[in-house]
Amino acid sequence: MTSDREKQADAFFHALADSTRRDILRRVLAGEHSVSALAQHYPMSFAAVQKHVAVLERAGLVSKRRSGREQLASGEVEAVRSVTALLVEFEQVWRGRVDRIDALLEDDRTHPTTQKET
Amino acid sequence: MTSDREKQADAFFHALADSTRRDILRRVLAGEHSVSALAQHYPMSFAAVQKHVAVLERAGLVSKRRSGREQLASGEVEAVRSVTALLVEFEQVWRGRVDRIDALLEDDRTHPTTQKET
DNA sequence: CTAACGTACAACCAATCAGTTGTACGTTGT
DNA sequence: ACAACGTACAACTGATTGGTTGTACGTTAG
Repeated sequence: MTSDREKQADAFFHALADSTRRDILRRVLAGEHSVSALAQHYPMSFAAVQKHVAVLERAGLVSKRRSGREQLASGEVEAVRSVTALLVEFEQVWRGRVDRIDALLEDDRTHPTTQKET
Repeated sequence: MTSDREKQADAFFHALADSTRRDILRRVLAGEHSVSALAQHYPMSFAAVQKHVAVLERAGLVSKRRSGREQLASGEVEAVRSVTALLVEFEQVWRGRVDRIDALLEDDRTHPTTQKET
């Protein structure tokens, strides 16, 4: 049944596995941009960029809000942080702390101490 | 010419974008395993697992050493850490430190101070 | 009103991917 | 010597990917 968490990780890493998408993510993390504004920076069609944004959005790394006829995309830094957290788990496995991993996850779910501070 | 760094990132994230490969990485981070030993854990052919290990190896996340007729794979925690570092850069972009990122990149090109230390 | 803009989405194509099977080759144990 | 083991690799298949073009639709400016 490939856990929900694993499917999330698939989406996260797949979305990040393309340099155009990573570049888009950087731009929208720095500030809101319309899809067509983003498209101007790349040597490909608007539709192609639109698809890249959609991939990032499905992964939860980017969110969009409508403003008139424009669709403004912005980066979700919390999502980026949760990918980082996934990698930190790998490092912890290396340390041999496999048992403590589960405890940490439970902890994170119950009281979010490592949360955003605007 | 899609910088070297970007191609590395592609390889890293692509390698991580598969739950079987992530599971293999966890196992080999915890300790050395032969390819066939790894293969026993998954509902797929030996050749398929071998390919997954090859993807991880090409990305630099796993290294192999030969021991008799066995090929022992182990996880490269430094590589995992450098992926984490990539993500931290994204978070820094979000913080508005766009200018410093470029400086860091230039820095990295000229005198590699943030390099691996075994 | 209407023309231009920003977006959405479908259809299509070439390339890559994840999986398979089959073959080949060095290593190990008896 | 030789059978079983662990590996490597090629060839093939179906699914997915990253890109294209074309069409359609709401929104904004003259």
